[in-house]
Amino acid sequence: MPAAFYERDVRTVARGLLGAWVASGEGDGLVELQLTEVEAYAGETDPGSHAYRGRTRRNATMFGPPGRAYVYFTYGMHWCANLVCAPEGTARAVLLRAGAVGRGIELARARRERGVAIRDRDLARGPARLTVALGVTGTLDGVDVTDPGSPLRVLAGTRVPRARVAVGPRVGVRGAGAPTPWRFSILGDPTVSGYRPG
DNA sequence: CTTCCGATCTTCT
DNA sequence: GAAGATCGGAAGC
Repeated sequence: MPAAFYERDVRTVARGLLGAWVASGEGDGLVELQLTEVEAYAGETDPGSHAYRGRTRRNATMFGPPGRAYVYFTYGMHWCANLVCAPEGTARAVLLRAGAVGRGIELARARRERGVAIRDRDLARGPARLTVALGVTGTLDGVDVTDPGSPLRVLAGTRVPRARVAVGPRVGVRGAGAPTPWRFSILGDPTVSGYRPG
């Protein structure tokens, strides 16, 4: 997607990302997945956002230019990836929650499986599973996803009509920011992550 | 399908 | 010192 795509309202960007492709690596290391579920975070005014209490060492990328990846470590063992939106200085980002792996499915499976077989629909079903399938870790924090030569990039895909987009409360967010209906997913898609009580 | 629990460690108060 | 934008396994329906 072009850089201008990210220079809009964070919810507009989130909706527009459904159906888009996220790609990592190249050649034998290529993995591509189509986004089926995302979540919007609105910076300093959003109680559920990492940027709610201002700029810190971890969330610095959120305050930077749009079209970059904001990758953070959580729960002592998981990486999660966001795409930063504009304008610069406003700390808005879209969390990539789930996707359907299209290309590089063998590599994605090898990265995800730890002894037990995993169904195709579960390969990138959830934000931390998605980063494992793509091979994304903290070293990719801040990379430009609009650059074709980047290790992580986003490409235009199927446009999802409004009628096929489900809107609901965010997952895993507690407190005042939780009920905010800023979670977007493709209606009925089997790769959309399940509900987990807070 | 749902609920409960432990794992594991960085970040910020 | 506590909480966290989670996951996988086990157990219950």
